[in-house]
Amino acid sequence: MNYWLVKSEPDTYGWHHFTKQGRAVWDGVRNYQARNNLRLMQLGDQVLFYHSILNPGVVGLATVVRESYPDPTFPDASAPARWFVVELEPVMALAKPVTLAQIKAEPMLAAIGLIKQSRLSVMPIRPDEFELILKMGMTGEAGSV
DNA sequence: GCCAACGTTGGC
DNA sequence: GCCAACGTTGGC
Repeated sequence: MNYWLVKSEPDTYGWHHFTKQGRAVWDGVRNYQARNNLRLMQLGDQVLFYHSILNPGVVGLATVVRESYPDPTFPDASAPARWFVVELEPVMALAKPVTLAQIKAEPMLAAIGLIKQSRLSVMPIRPDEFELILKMGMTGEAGSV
């Protein structure tokens, strides 16, 4: 079991779009490092869903329901696949979003990729980091999809 | 709107 | 292969 964090701008594709749709093809990734991370995702991996730009923070939990395959939105279908997608499904909303400010203020999260590589849109999360963020997000009533 | 970080492109 | 120019992301 691996843990990941994916970013999305809430204006473009936010948690609400995701839960309404029920399942998302995570397409449009055009960064090699992010692409490599996508390709490492396995069925059942846990994925933190992060809103960037507007009220930045982790808002929900998702899971990998289909492993990587060539990105159908990439125009050149004749060339060897260069970009890939996975499919994700929502698991639950966090009762309270874990804001970027909270993450930055937490010493145990000082090494998290979110801070160290602020522009990367798909990144691995350590199990301890994952557990802590989930715990921080679960204070209060449990969220639901 | 501004700026820092950083990835990509293209000239040499 | 190096590096300057440029574009994009994302925080504030």
